[in-house]
Amino acid sequence: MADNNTPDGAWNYCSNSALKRASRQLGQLYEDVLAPSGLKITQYTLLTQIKLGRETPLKLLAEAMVMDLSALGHTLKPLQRDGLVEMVADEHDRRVKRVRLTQKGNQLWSDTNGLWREAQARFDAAFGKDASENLRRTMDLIASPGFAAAFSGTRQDQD
Amino acid sequence: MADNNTPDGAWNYCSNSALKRASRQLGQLYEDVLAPSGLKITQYTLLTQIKLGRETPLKLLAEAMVMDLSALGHTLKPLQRDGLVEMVADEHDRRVKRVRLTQKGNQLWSDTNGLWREAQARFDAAFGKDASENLRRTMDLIASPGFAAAFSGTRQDQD
DNA sequence: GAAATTTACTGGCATATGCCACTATATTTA
DNA sequence: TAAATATAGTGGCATATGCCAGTAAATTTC
Repeated sequence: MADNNTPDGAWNYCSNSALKRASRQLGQLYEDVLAPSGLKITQYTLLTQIKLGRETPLKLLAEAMVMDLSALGHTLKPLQRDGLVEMVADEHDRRVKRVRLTQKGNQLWSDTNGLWREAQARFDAAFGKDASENLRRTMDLIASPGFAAAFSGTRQDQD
Repeated sequence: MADNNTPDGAWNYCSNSALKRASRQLGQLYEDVLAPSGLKITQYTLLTQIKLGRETPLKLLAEAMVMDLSALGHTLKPLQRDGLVEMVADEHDRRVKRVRLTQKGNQLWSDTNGLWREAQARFDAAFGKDASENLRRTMDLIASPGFAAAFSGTRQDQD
């Protein structure tokens, strides 16, 4: 029987592509579980982040998502269109827009939460609970500004 | 000084979103290094896979990339347009198309290889050589068909 | 305080990815 | 072998993401 534990003939020497392949597959797996909700896993993640953020400015939301500000704007479009999130102007700085869930958004989030838990539980079961937590920590490290600085050779701890 | 090792206020309990954030950041980092070549890191990865595949059928290439077949087709478009890759019909099965690098594609790949090595070296330096290899192995596991089966609760080793 | 600069967002354009419907070919069934 | 089914790709549509060039509003300079 063929080796079923490695993507068929994939070029496994690039850390970036390894991460991308894993990310595509995992996204697919979570997506399938969330399907009944009508939300993509990306959207669910975004809603969660917005919910936790309590009217976070777009800029900060983008940073938390490790995403380009304009990309975030685009990604929010369908959610706004569907009435799940809405923008509110900042009272002090008129350049700033804050995002929050609408009533409908909150409702859908709640309805979808169980599905996300299910997906996460399956992941933990297949990957191992501890390994899972460990993985998230590792991913957070790679996603951190500090790592980007280290990668780019920028020194930082001294301002 | 604020904690600089965690994306600001990110919801870190979802393995999928953790992976996505890391993937976005890492992609960005590699991208910056590859920039002089004019190739996106995704494209470089694809060219490499095609180069290694020696006229692989699209289907197999898609599997190796853990990517949807049609998505692969779309992603190849710009590369075909720019004359980096070309399709050749399979001699025995007329449904099958095989992809290969053109002379130009091979040239650009070679010219870009050094940049990729540089990016990979920076990653290894920032993340740790051993940890890096370890990470790739972990990512390969998550990207494997076996993991998908385990996640989905499908039994497989018994046919 | 007016001019220069920085900051937060938007809109247009391009690539990355996935789903679905459809076409052309093979392969399997009856 | 004709019909049913499976396989490999394509094209259209939708979301995901990033870059760049504005625009508007705040902050810093002189």
